[in-house]
Amino acid sequence: MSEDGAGPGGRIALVDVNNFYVSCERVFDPSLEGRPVVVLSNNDGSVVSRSAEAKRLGIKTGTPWFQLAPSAPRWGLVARSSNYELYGDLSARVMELLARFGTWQEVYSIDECFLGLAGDEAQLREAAGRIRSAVGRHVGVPVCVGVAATKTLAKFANHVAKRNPHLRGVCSLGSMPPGEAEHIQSRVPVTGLWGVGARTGKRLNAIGIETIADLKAADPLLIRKRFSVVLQRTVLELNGTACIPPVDERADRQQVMFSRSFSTPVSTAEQLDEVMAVYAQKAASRLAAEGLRASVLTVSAGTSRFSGEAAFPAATVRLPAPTQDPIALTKAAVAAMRGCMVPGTAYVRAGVVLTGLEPADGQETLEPFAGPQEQRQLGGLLGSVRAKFGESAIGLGAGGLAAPAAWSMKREFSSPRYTGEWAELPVVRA
DNA sequence: TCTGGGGTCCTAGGACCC
DNA sequence: TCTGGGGTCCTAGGACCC
Repeated sequence: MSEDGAGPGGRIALVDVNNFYVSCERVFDPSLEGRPVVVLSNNDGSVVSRSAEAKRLGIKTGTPWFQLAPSAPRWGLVARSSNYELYGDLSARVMELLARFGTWQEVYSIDECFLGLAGDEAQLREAAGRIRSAVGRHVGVPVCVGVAATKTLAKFANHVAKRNPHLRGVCSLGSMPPGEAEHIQSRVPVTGLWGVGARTGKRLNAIGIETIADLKAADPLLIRKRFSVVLQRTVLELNGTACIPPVDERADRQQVMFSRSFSTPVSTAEQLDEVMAVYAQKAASRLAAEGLRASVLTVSAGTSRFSGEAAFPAATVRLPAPTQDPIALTKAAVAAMRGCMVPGTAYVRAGVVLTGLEPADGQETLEPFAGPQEQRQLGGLLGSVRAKFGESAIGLGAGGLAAPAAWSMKREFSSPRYTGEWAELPVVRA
């Protein structure tokens, strides 16, 4: 039996942090406890995480902040700009702690992971309870735990744990009274399931499949024929057959992306040159950090989805040779963007995507078109300066801006970085 | 005035080869 | 004259996730 299957008697736990970003903010600012809190996307654009109190106010994920701001004082609503350094750091602590509880661990996203568990029902319930209290005690964020025979069912169990406070954040499907799980499945729409989005949901409804129970009872072969192998796996998993492979057995990383919206629109080629210089260098840094080189570069820009004519220029270029050199990548990005953007159009976002990735280590392959020796050395120097003095310490050409450009990101409600910066560590008095 | 970012996997279709 | 068909590789686009 492979690791993704639970094995005889084995089970899979899905552990995730409730309202992760908000919970992280609360770890370092307990005054946020009990109050409605939202964390905003880049540029303080819209809501990406909500506390339970904020949800009770009817605030939805994706709501633009400018629509909420007028009511915030009246509601006592607190907004925070997103602080990914802090979230990444707390995520690492949570994952490290959780790893101790499983026979295997698969980190699925910043705030959730699958764990292998073994034992009888009483032991599973007990383990799930210990997991929950350990994370609360040692890291200070609340988690829910769902336990079942497959990943899809563990996700479902987690969903049940979240929505039923009397379960105290823990649900093992095997411990539910007979018929109870089926009863819930017959009431929850298919789109409540992991892997079934709005589109597929609509198509399923059209053939009479409305609830999780309906999908569970469907013929897997028919589902494969009419939909996809992905949905077929979901049907099998609902029926207890584990068939979604572990993420770490899947392919290596396929792409590195840096994409952001601007605080103010950009409409000249010169400004987009600046943007491309900064974004390409950001992407190059990530590439270097992962020890990769890229052979294909894609740039894109876009106008607002909410106004006027829509324009989404994009261009893909094959690089002369696989590279992680920020100079080569910047030049390619600027040229590609010049080739597809239309001056005078108000762009509000842009991005750089690197694909065709391969390991940068091993022997240097012949790079007949790579720049001169000095250029490659400069690329290395940039990397080491950044590593020592931080991401914005040095940059190339338009990317080396001493002051933030007019279009750069807005973050008005930032919490301190706490764990990421010595000067911002919280002070504890005993 | 102001509406996120970074990923993955699968499929269909075209180019090309034998 | 006959106008095949299987295989691979690549890319674009769809769908989904957190």
